[in-house]
Amino acid sequence: MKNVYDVFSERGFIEQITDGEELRELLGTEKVTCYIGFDPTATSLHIGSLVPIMALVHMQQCGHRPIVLIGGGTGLIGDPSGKSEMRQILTREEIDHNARCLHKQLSQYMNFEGNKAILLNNAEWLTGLNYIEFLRDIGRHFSVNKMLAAESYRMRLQTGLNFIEFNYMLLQAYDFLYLFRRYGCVLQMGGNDQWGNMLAGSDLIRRVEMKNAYSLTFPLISTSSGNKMGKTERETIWLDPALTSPYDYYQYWINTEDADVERFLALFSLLPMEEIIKTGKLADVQLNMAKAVLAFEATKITHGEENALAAWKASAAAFGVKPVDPSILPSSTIPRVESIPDDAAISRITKARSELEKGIPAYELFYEANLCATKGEARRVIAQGGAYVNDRQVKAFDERIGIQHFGEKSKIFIRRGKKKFSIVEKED
RNA sequence: GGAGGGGUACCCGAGUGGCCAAAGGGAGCAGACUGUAAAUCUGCCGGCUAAGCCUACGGAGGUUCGAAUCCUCCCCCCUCCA
Repeated sequence: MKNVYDVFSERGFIEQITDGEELRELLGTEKVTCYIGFDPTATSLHIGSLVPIMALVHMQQCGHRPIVLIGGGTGLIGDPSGKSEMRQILTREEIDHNARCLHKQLSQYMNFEGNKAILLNNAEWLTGLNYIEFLRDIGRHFSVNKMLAAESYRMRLQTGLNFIEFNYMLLQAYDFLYLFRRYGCVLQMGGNDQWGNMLAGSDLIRRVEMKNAYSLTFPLISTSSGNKMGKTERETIWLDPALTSPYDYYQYWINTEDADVERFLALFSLLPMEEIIKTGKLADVQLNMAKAVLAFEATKITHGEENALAAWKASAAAFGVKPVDPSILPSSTIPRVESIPDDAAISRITKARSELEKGIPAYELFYEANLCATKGEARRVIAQGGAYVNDRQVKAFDERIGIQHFGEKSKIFIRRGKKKFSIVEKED
């Protein structure tokens, strides 16, 4: 079995690490327990959490034991790292609910049976802490001078940092200590913005237990043109299929920038690196094939093979079948045939026959089909020539769309811009 | 606790009585070019039953024909002093 350290290294998972050589040695010889914390700020994680998730997947595949730590206790406080403002503090109920949702979601990626992976919520041990004891046992190991020097706090010193947030580092360090003692957890991983908090944990364990515990951070992923992953500002790409459909998820990945394809395949697929490296040389049509594979594999990991297949079919229906060359990423299970596409995964609305006979003003139809957020937006899009019915441009905002557009068929395609489709079905 | 500065749209940020649904930038959307890419260029960019109306410049009142702009009180943030 491959040393997971090498897997991380060649796939681009490592940004900073406390003691690389020693950790590599350890990961090569022992079954290691590691942990990553996830904030229960929503009912679903989004693409921004995918790097940590994939890291845990690799750990488990290489025979180690991941701990998923839901920050139910720390979530009551809010981590100031990397944020310019204090975060909204959630209620206990909201956090508990979110924590349950995340548990379910993460089970999709790793196997929690038989303690092969463990899910914990730090509310379990944090909420019962005794303040005086905590200060005496833990607080005394922290130097305020040192904390203030940390990048994450220094930034906030300008805009304001309150005491509750200032404590975040201590609690996260305490988590690590707790997991070290109770579960023998010797490795904490996380995004690079967590580096300071993670170091604090390694330090604490060294002081209190006189043992080594390691910290490893992932690079913060952004696209080559500098945008944040998964948050195209307007639209967050969630991992929950109810929030971002597998089709939209697939579409997000297939629109990856050229320069990111190889890097993203390494991070977000489980295909062998030997194959991935070869995509670095591809261009044009062939590079687009690699994007399709990336989309397919990423969708498969998050939503399962069946949904990935449906998303692939829907994309083929919308954009045409473009079979992927068998020599490109041969390990991928993406269909490589020129098969008949199927539009089952494209979103759709149904309209009554009587309504269609009268005809529906185009802007209302586009609004109802969710292609436009408001009717005003629909008017604009139509005015700018960005609305299509069966590939024919809609000319006027109130053009009536109705029965005559269907012909012999039971449905019509409506499209906004180049990439957003919907189907209108006729109810008989 | 004292003194000063500040809170403007998704974000940053101009605006100190009407010409303000509010400059500029970013993000976003549409169009052109392409390859469902990036970059570039053009247009749009609060809502609606759309030459009109409604909502909106931290909150609540007030002055005024007219308030993001002036006054009062309140809330929040920053800097310096204690």
